[in-house]
Formats: sequence, C-alpha cells, structure tokens
Amino acid sequence: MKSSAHETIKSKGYKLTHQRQLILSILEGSQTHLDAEALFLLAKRRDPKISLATVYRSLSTFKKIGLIQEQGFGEDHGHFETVSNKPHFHFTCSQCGQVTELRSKKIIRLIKELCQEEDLKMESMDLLIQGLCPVCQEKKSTSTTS
Amino acid sequence: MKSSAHETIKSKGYKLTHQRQLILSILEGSQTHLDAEALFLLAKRRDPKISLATVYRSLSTFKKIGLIQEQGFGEDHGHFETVSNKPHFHFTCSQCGQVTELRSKKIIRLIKELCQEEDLKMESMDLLIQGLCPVCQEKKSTSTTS
DNA sequence: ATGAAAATGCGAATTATTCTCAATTATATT
DNA sequence: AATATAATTGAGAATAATTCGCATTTTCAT
Repeated sequence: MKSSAHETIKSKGYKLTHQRQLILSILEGSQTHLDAEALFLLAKRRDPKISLATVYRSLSTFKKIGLIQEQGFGEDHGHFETVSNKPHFHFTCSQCGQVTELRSKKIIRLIKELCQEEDLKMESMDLLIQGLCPVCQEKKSTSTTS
Repeated sequence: MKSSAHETIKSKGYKLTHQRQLILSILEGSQTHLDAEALFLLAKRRDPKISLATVYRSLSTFKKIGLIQEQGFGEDHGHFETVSNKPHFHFTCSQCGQVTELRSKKIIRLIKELCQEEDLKMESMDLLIQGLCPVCQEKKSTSTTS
C-alpha cells in the first residue's frame, strides 16, 4: 500500500520537521502550480518565522524523493506540484494561457507499454500540449487578418 | 505550406537580424536542450560581439511566436529547443538524469484525437516521463538496501 | 540612399537560488 | 522523560539567472 508523503519522508531517512509538513500541506492543498516565492508567502501566514531558504531546501528534497515535480513550461522560473498517482495531461492555450486538464486511460496504458518495451521503469509522466483553446480559435477566425 | 522560421519571424512583424538567425540556427542544429548560457557561448564563437541579453531577448521573442519551447523539468533553469513538427517524448532518469527519446505514432494519433474531442487545436506536444533507466534499475536491485 | 522604428551591446539593476554558520529541533537511545 | 547527535533551520551574504535603460547600430519600407 502507498504510504502518505509523511511516511515517504521518514522512510527515506529525512526528518519530519513541521516546516516540511507545512510546505507539503500547502502544495497538496493547492490546485495551481506554485513557485517558491508564492509558496513562501503562503507558508509565512501559518509560520511567520519560516525562511525562504527552507522553502527552497524542502522543494529540492521533495523533488529528490519524488514527492513533487517541477514544471517549467512557458514560465520564467520553476513551478511545483505534488506528484499524483493519476498522471494528467495539461493543455495550455498559447494565446490566453488557460490550462485544460485532460485524461485518457488508453493513452496512459500505451505510454506504459512503450516504456516497458524500452525497459524503462516509469515513475511519473506529464503530457504538455500547447495550442489554441476553443475561445481563441474563435477569435482568430473572426479577425480575418491575412 | 509551412514556411521557414525566418518567414515566421518576418510575418509576425519582427526584424530578421543576424543575431536572431544565428541563435535560431544553433537551436535548430542542436540535438540537446540548450540553456541561455550555453547558447550564448556557442553563439559567441560565430559572433564574438553578441550579448547575453540578446540571447535572452531572442529566446523570449521566439517563445512568444511559438518557434521554441522551454523545458524546465527537473532542471534548475530553463532549457530550450525548437518546436519540431515531429512531437517527441522524453524519458528522464530520476537517478542519473540521462534522457531517452521515445516516439510512438500511435500515441501521437490518440493524443490528437483526444484534443479534437475537446475542441482544442494542438500546436505542439511534449511528453515528459520520469523514472529509472535500465542501468539505474540494475544498480538499485543490486544494492539490496532495506 | 534615407529615415523611422526596432534591435543590439553594454553594464547596471533586479530576481531567483544557493550557501554559510550558529542556533534549534527531531529522533533514537537510555 | 531526559540526553546525545546529527539533521535542519533562519538570517543574511553570496552567487547565478534574467531583465532593464539607454546610447548606438541595424533592418526594412519607401
């Protein structure tokens, strides 16, 4: 059975400090992808003494043990989210930036097969698709510019 | 018909400077994902006067018009590559960091279908998979540490 | 060729991230 | 519950990455 993130931290020999618990809980509770600064600001509301360096250190530790992943697509600096066991696909509109979550069991299965064929043990996957959302397609076809 | 990157730059109203041509040609010629600094160093070999700021500015322009994409996965800062019409899948080993390129016509087709179902017009896709490469799986099973 | 607007190079300014080190804290052991 | 010890933290300095400001140069339409 999959143990909680807390167990994972301890099982890897890291200490379960409450700064780490706090940061983790913020990441888990957030639907958006936070960057270090945003995370720091949120964390500070619950622990005004927490340091930005600790946020960075925690993120790098979490990343090392696979609790989170960094997303750097189209952004200027790193954004983080917890790794969910359900891999998801992000469609980002190149015009308005809106993100749509997609999912497909079939595709996930095929990707897993592809990895097995190559003898790669998959831990996580993220599919990042860029293009035009329905609204922006509409806009583009309306403004009939050359 | 798809016009070349040069055409794209001009068609978007940007000037085709030779710094931009140089940077683009390096990106196109490179198989790896370069970061701004590496790109700068390479560019300097052909144009010793080029400035790092120009590299950054070009990258951001290219990104805006969709010529390149930024990859920030697992790295500390942004890496870039030209958007190819052939989407590819990256498998990154979480232990050694080695990248394996994968490809699957079937998966690409399914992803396209998925987008069509949702009325999303795809421009590019990138599948980022993380896990253990064969070598690191071997290592892990050998060192039978609790 | 000429002029206007855009892009460049340079260094300074800003932001993002990492490091150092003394003080604190989590955990295993008693 | 108290203690030892090794990891972690906070604070700010140090470093790295990115952007900005502006004088000069270049592109491109005329």
